[in-house]
Amino acid sequence: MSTPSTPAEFERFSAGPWPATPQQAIALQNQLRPLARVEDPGPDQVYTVAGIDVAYRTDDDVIAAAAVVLDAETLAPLETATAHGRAAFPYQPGLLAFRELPAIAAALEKLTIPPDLLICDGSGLAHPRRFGLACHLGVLLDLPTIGVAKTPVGPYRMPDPPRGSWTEIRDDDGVVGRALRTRENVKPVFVSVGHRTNLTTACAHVLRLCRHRLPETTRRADHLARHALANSPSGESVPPTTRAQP
DNA sequence: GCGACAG
DNA sequence: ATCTTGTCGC
Repeated sequence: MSTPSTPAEFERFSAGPWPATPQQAIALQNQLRPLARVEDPGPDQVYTVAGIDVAYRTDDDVIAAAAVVLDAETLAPLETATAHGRAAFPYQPGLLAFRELPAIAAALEKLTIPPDLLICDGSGLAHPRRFGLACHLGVLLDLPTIGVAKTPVGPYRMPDPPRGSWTEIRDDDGVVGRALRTRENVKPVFVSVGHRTNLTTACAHVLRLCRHRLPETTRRADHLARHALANSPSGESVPPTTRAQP
């Protein structure tokens, strides 16, 4: 999935240098936020769905990102790709994207099948500055994205037990996501829009992708990332990534 | 000052 | 994220 020409590639580079401090990272989020389209109709046809995830190693800061493409109809795997890297930022709540994004983008660029939709492991609008990983990836890659987080960003009411039940997740200014029950009586997932779709459509997609609690896209990407990390070149042979100051 | 805080 | 044993249920 090389994303050449077009606005997409342009925006990636116009986004400026990699932030060196959390303050710069926050400024960049605030700058990019208006570019996220969070009430779009969503893509007309979704034939292929991609998922991404990252696995970490604690001794060094080597990480592995995995991307998978599934047939949206059958959920059969069509293509996979991985990329090694190093955590590009110290983890801080609200700045996850800066930690994982370079490795994820590297994995996505190895795909040859262009996904019609990307499911992200983390949040989109449900974020302190309404610009989580899913928004960031969506804007930079010009791809419809959905954020599916395993833990909530703020307080939420527990949805009813049946699969498909949901409750709203709000911030001070309005609705930013839903706690969505993807399996009966199992802890919900936390869905928010990333880019070029809307919340109702996003939840419908997530529900279709869920055989278990988490979408098949992220489950497959999770397994693949772990596997890739286990077989990863250790330490010196992993390409360095620009790191930021704490 | 204290607790919360995607992965 | 990651470190971890057993356990309940389809």
